[in-house]
Amino acid sequence: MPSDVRVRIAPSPTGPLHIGTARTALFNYLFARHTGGTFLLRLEDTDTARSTAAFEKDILDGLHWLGISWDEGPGVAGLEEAGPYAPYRQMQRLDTYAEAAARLLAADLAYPCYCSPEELVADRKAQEAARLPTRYVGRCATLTVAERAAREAEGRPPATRFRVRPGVVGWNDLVRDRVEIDTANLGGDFVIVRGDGDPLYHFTVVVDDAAMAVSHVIRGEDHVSNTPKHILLFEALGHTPPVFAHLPLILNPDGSKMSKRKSQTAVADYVAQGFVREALVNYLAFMGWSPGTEEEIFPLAELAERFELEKVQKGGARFDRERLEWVNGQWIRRLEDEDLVSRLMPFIEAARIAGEIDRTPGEDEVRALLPIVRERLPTLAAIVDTVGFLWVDDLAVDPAAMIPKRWDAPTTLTGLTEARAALAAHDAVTWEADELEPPLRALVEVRGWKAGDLFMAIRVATTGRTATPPLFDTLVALGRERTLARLDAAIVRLAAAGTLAP
RNA sequence: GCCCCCAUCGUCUAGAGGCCUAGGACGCCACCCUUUCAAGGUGGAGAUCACCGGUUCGAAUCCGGUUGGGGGUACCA
Repeated sequence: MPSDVRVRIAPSPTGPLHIGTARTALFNYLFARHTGGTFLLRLEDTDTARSTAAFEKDILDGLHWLGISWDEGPGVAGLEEAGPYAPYRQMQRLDTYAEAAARLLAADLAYPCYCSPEELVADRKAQEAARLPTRYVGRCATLTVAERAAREAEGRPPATRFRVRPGVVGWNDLVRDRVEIDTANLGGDFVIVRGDGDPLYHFTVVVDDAAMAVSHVIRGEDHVSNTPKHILLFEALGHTPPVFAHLPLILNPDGSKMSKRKSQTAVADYVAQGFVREALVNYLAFMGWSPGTEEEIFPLAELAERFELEKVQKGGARFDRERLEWVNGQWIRRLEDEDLVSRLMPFIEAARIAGEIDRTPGEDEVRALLPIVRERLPTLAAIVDTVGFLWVDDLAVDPAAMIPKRWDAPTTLTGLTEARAALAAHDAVTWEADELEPPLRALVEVRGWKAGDLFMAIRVATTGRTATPPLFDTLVALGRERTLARLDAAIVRLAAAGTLAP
């Protein structure tokens, strides 16, 4: 069923893709997909001083990586400009804003303002000193034609200010119901076009949302106080305002608005740490929304199926990394083998480049490891921490670490030596977990040891770690030759340490 | 300062007047499984539903106030 729902995400390329932007994009996307509407992306790059092409790419790549695809958007980062309302980049729409501003000026709904930054700052300081609300004093609001001409003659570049009419502006927010704000609290007439001719956010966002027929504006709660300005502008421009829905904010652990200072906010960082897109999307969807059931692991398509703005929470949600890791683990356990392997490879290769391991295994080798590593991975990057020892040439294990708690050095030396002999009895064909275990159990039986002690000694001697996947599976993954070589090396080191001891 | 918003376990949340002596999940603790680590299973601790009034036969749910928290107050977005 076709729908006239049109929503958008309008990122500003002044920084890398932020978790908050991704969440807002996701909710818009889910709403569009749920209603059969259209989701568009518009680049708000009018802050030329801070916008960069690199940030644009990071944002678009990040959104694509998450699977949040748009139906209409700019031609950027290898993409084709797509959609009937092109261009979707504000710096390419300057004539549209200029035309709209001219219309407002002509109708005296806006006026040129010649106040200098110094005057404005002085006004604000005076108001603060008098403990009054800060607002534009209206110095240029009622200038005569002659007065304007005089200022023009002085060469002052005028900004364009929008006349804020008295009264109350209200709207029925889809998340927080009725909201009403007295325009007296808006800070006076506000600038819509800077002195240098660049249009400002409050203006461009309205001109574009109107031009692009955006039906629902779904954005963060931090925009609630801006909404009256936007509604006033829609009215002045002769458009019916869209429906608004203000989402709760994503918060730092301390409850303040999520910031780079207190949290990891760049989506790219989570990608680099081995979070999978399904988990990030799943987790983000549940920040401020819930299907009302007790299920919590959903793929993107199912989220879209169930998503309803009516079920969005009003209060902010603190970002909980531990919970994200749990969701990530859930998703890693659900991925198809081939898929998981291909996602794991880059992390293994990165570890090799970083010198943490000496060789990169083939995909087949990694696939064979899946049964023993899968449920041990909170993140993709954890693969190296879990079984990286398999790909290291020389472990150089500390002899002291090889000695189990209940054992001493001589016992450990004996244990490793006899275990080595027992294992060496297997050829490459019988080098299977089921085959390796019985002889060692028998050895333990004969010696009167505890299996756990012997196994731990072998574990540390062959992996350098006290925590690994199941020992025999690990030895199989290591292979006969390397297992025996590591055992030999461990025995030598342990013996040498014993010799040196007093 | 001024304006606006919000308020259920530490955290994410279920809850739309009686089903709530408040449910689930993360985290935490214990036990089971077990060669370590995970995963999984079972059980547990953890919320006088911020507080005070009111409406009602009955309130976490409705109303008012208080307190607390947050957001906004730019020729940034």
